[in-house]
Amino acid sequence: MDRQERNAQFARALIELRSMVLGAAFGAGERLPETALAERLSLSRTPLRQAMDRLVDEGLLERVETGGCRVAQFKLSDIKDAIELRGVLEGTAARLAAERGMVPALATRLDEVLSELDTAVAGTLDFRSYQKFNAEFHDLLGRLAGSTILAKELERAGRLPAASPSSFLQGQEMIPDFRESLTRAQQQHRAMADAIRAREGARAEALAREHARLARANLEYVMRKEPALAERVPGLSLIAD
Amino acid sequence: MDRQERNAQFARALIELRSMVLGAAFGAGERLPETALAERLSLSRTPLRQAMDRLVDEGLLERVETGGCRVAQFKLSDIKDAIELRGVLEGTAARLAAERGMVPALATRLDEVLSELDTAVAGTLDFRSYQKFNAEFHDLLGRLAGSTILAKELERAGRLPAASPSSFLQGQEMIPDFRESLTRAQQQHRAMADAIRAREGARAEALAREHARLARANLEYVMRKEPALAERVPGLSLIAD
DNA sequence: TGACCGAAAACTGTATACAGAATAGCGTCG
DNA sequence: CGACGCTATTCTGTATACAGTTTTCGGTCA
Repeated sequence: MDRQERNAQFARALIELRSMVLGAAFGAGERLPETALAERLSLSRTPLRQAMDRLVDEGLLERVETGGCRVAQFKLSDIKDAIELRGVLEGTAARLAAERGMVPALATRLDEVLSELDTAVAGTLDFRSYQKFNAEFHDLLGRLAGSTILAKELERAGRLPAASPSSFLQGQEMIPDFRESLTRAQQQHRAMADAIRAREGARAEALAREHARLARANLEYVMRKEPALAERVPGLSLIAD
Repeated sequence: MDRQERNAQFARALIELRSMVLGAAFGAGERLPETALAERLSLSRTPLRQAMDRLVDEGLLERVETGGCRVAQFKLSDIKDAIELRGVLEGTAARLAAERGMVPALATRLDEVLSELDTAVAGTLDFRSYQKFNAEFHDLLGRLAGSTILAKELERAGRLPAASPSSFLQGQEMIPDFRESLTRAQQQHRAMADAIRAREGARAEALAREHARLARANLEYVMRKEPALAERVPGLSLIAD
């Protein structure tokens, strides 16, 4: 039965179920019936339940007292907190990298990524490229201090709804104000790297926190002026305010 | 079969397995055979596997490529990072509580707990009482800002090995230097509460971080001067350095 | 008409069965 | 005597069976 890789069914269940939840495939607070879902995904209840457990842990689902799970409800403040949390953790990663020195292998890659980002925002904006290298920048940042535990926790924080560094880079190239925002973000990227290199821990930390505030600004912008777009940002459909 | 509460088997599996792992019931990097373990705990593989998944997520176990799990190995630096992480998160909780104001209900309870801690360290040390109210103080701190997400993440961080605020309060009343450490800790508790009340966010954050450094100092003391005691602190048996 | 009660259906948590992969043990060959 | 390969056992991942609980729906009574 294991013709495929090690736990293919579970992996599939996790990915599909997560994207279903984020994509608002279920109504607000709706309970998820295991049997039906399992059939719908054409796998058995066992790996599906594994996936549900995981999503509960990630915060997307919540266990209901009487049994089973339902999709979690978020207030706008929860999303803001999640972004703040990511900022704090990235700030810590930046500070520790400054204090301890960067992991050499990652440091050289960081420079390359920064260059790529520069060219992505220079001249005509290469949105796809920016998207890709921005994600890598934040991934590198998390691992730059060489702390496995911090990197893991940062990865987890990025899975909270709309808290990932890439959350607001989903087909937003059409928003005119957005171009400038990306330029500012890249300036902050550079400043963070400079601070880390110069062993300026406090500055690096403050910059990372401020950088996360851009995401918060985007969140507020989208919620206020482009509610239609809120559909496209992964977790925003879960907001009930 | 569900004569007991909702998922009793899983809960039991989780608690017992975690305490087994923390208590060094398994050798370094040993693989955990599911069938044998299930029989040993007299439950089926299903809830046991759930518990294992959870412990993997907590970081106590790690999945091995070929299948199954083994107990994770930690370097001393990992434990230090876990403590630092808790400090950062508690610092954020303190700062946000200062900036936003404390949740009223929790604020009054905080005062009571601080009084209890005062009397616990005054005169002859009431270690058991200190232990209990210290745990509650840190729990309150995590929820003081009213952020569910932050509280959850803080709770998670406390489950990393030896990172909980109570980790180094396990029967250490016999160490002479320790008494003074508790007094200093309580002074820091008071200072944090003062800062939060006065809306001094930066000070509150800094104090919380410094407070966590006490745990780090305890860690280093135990590892260097009382290796015998390292057996008694929950996660320290997992350190391979 | 509306509320309460009871039976049936649906659903969850747990145990077990099953299939394929990994590992260990043993024999054989160099 | 040691290395290699084959087979048997063990173990994991997945599916399914089962028991008890929750929920729903229809009927009865006020």
